[in-house]
Amino acid sequence: MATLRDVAAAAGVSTATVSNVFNGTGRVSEAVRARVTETAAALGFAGPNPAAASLRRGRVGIIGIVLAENLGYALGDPAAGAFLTGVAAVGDAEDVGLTLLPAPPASPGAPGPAARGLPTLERAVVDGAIVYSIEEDSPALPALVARGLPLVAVDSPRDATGAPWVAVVRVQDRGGAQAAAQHLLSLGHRRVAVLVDRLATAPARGRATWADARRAASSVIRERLAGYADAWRAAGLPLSSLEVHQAGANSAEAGAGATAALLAAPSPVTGVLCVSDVLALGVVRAAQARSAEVPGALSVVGFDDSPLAAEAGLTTVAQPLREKGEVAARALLAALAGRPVDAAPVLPARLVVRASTGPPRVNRC
Amino acid sequence: MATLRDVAAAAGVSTATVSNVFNGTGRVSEAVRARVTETAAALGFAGPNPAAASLRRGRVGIIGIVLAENLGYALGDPAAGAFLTGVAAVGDAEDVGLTLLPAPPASPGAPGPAARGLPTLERAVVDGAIVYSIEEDSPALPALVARGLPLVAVDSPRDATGAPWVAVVRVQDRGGAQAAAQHLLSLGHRRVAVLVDRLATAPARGRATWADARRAASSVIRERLAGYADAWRAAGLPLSSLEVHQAGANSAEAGAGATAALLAAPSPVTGVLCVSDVLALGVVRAAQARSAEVPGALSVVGFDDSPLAAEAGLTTVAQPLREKGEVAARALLAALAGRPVDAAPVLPARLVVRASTGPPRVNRC
DNA sequence: TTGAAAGCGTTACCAA
DNA sequence: TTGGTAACGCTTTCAA
Repeated sequence: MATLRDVAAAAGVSTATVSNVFNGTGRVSEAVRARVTETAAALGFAGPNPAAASLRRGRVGIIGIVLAENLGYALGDPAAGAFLTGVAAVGDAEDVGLTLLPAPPASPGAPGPAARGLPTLERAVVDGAIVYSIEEDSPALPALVARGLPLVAVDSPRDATGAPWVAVVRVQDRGGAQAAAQHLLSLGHRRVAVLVDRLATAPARGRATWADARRAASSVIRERLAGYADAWRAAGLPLSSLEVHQAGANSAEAGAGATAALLAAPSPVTGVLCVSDVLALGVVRAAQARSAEVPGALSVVGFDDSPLAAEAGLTTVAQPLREKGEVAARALLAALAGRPVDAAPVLPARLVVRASTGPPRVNRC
Repeated sequence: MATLRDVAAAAGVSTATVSNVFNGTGRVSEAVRARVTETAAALGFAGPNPAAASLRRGRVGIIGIVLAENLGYALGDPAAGAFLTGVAAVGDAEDVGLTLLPAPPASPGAPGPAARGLPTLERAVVDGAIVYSIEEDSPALPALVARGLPLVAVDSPRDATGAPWVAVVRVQDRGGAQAAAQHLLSLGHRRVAVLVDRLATAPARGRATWADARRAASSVIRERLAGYADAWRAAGLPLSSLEVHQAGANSAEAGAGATAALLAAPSPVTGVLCVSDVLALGVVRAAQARSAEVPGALSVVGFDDSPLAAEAGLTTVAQPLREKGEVAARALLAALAGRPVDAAPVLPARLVVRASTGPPRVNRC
C-alpha cells in the first residue's frame, strides 16, 4: 500500500503538501492539488492511514459504547437497539463513528494489568465512551477510568463509583415504576409479583426478599423496585403482598420460565410487574400457554416500551430510549469539543396502558 | 497522561521492557514486572496508547460494519439488530471490537477525494469491514475498496461491482420469496400485491411495473421479486395479477401508508407479499385500522422473521439473521488471520406460517 | 504557496 | 532476560 510519502515523492512535492491536499486544509494551488490527486490515484493511495493520523492528531473521531456483558447479549434487547439508534443519529450528524465495546462481568482472580480479559476495552481506539447500563462492579469501569477517557454514564450508579463522569444520563425509573404499580392497584390488584432478571451479578432464580432487592447490583433495578414499593407503601399495603422474583436472565425465555412459580403458588398473584419488556413478553407467552388469560387471569406490565411492546399490546413504562442515546452522545461530543455539558440530565418515563392489564378476575372458588 | 517512555524512565528500564510487561509478551523477570507495574500505577499509566500501538502493529483489533444509509436508520430495523448480534458474538469470542460505519447514499456532484462526505468511512481505524446490505451505487463501496481493506459483503450485488470481496454471504432470497408466493397461491389467492420499500435509490411511492422491478437497485430486492414472480410463472398466472407497489421507505409507517392503495383499487388484492417484516407490520396495522381483517380480508406475508414478526403472528420468510452475522464475521476474521475462507456461503431461508395468512374471503358482491 | 523537520507513542528486531 | 534503536505514517509548526 502506497503511503503519503510515496505520493509526495512521485508528485515531486513535500509530504506536508500531500497532507494538505487530503485534509482540505490550507492553501494549495490548484495545479499542485491536481497533480497530487492524480499521482495518488495512480499509486492507489486511498488517503492518509487512519491509525497514523489518529496518533499524530491525538483524536480518532470515534466514540465507544460500552455495553454490559457481551455485545451479542446486549444487542438482543431491543431497548439497547433503540438507544444505539439515538447515539448513532448524533454520531452521524457530527461525523463520528461508533465502536461497540464489550464489558465482561466481574470475574474473580483477575490477573495482571495486561491480560485481565478486557483487551478490546483497553485497546480500543476511541476519543471517549458512553457507558450503557453496566453492572456496578464490572471491572470494565476501573479499566476505562484508568484510560482517562471522557466518559458518559447512562443508567448508572447514583454515586457513580467515583468515576469522573462528564455526564450521567438518567431516566425517572422510580417514578415510572411507581406509576406502573399504582396502575395495577387502581385496577384492584392486591397480590402482585415483581419480576427482575436478577438482583446480584450471579444469576439466581425464584423468590427473593425485599432486603435483597434493596441491595440489587444495578441501580436501575434498585430504582424500579423502589418505585413499585413506593406505590405499595402509598396505598398502605404490606410488601408481603408484593413478591420479588428473579428470572435469572433478561430474556423472554427466562420470563416464561419464571411464570409457573407466579401462578402455581397457593395464592397466585393477579398481576406481574416486570423490569423489562422482554421479561414481560415471556410471562405473557407462558401464561397463555398455561391457559391463563392475559389480562383476565394475569395482568402483566413491562418496562422500557421497546419496539416489541407495542406489537404485543403490552402495558409498559415507556422511557425515551432513542432520546436517551441522543442526549448521551451529545454530552460526550460536547465534552470532547470543550463545550459546556449538562452533567445530569434526567429523562421522563411514562406509563403506557395497553391490553395486557385489566381488573383481576374475581376468585371463582 | 503518562506515556510508556515515562514509565520506563521512572522504573529505570527500557521502553522495550515496559512494552513487554504490558503485552504479556516475552520473558520479563518477576522483579522487573512488579517494579514496572507499580511505577505505571503510580504514574497513572493505563497501558499503551492504542493509536500508537495500532500504528506500530499495523492492526487494530477492530472490524467495521458498514450499514446502509445512516446508522440511526439502519438500526431501526430489528433485522439489522439480529445480524449485528451475530457479528458481535463472533467478535466477542475473538476479542475484536466492532465499529459501526455509516454509508451515506449516492449523492450527485461528489467533490474531491477529501470532502466527499465519507469521513468516517475513510478514516475509520479498522482492520477490515463487513458491508451489510448497502445500495449498489453507494459511493461508500469504491471508497472502501480504495482503502484496500479486506471486505466481506452481505446481501450484496451478485456481480459485486468488481470489488475484491474476501467473501460474499448470501441468503436464498429467491427461493424463500417463491415459497411465500406459493403459500398464498395454495391458499387460493389469485390477485396479490408485492410491496417493496423502493426500487430505485430515489424513494418513490405507488404502483410500479415489472420492468422497473427487474432493475431494482438492490440485489436482494431483485432476488425476492424474482422469487415471487417464479411462483406466479410456475402456476401459469400472468404477472398482471401480481402488482408491484413501492412504499417509499422501509418502515411500518410506509407500509401503512401504502395499504390504502392496495385495498382501494377497483379490484383489491387479497394478499400482500412484503419484502420486509416492518413493511408487513405496517400493512397489518393499517388494514385493521380500516376494518379489513387480517387474514380474512387481506393476507399479509413479511420477510426476515425479525423479532417483531413472531410477536405479531406474522407469516414471513425466515432467514438466519444472527447466523448470517456470524458467518460474515468469521469469514472476515479468517481472512485477516490468513486462514482459508469460504468465499460464497449461502444461508437457507424458509417460510414460517403464522396467523397473518389464510384463504381469501369469497367476494360477497 | 510550499518545504524541512520534529515528533506522536509504540513495537519488534537484534545485540548484549 | 534486558536494552538500543529503528521504524510505523502521518500532521504541524516554522521558515522560506
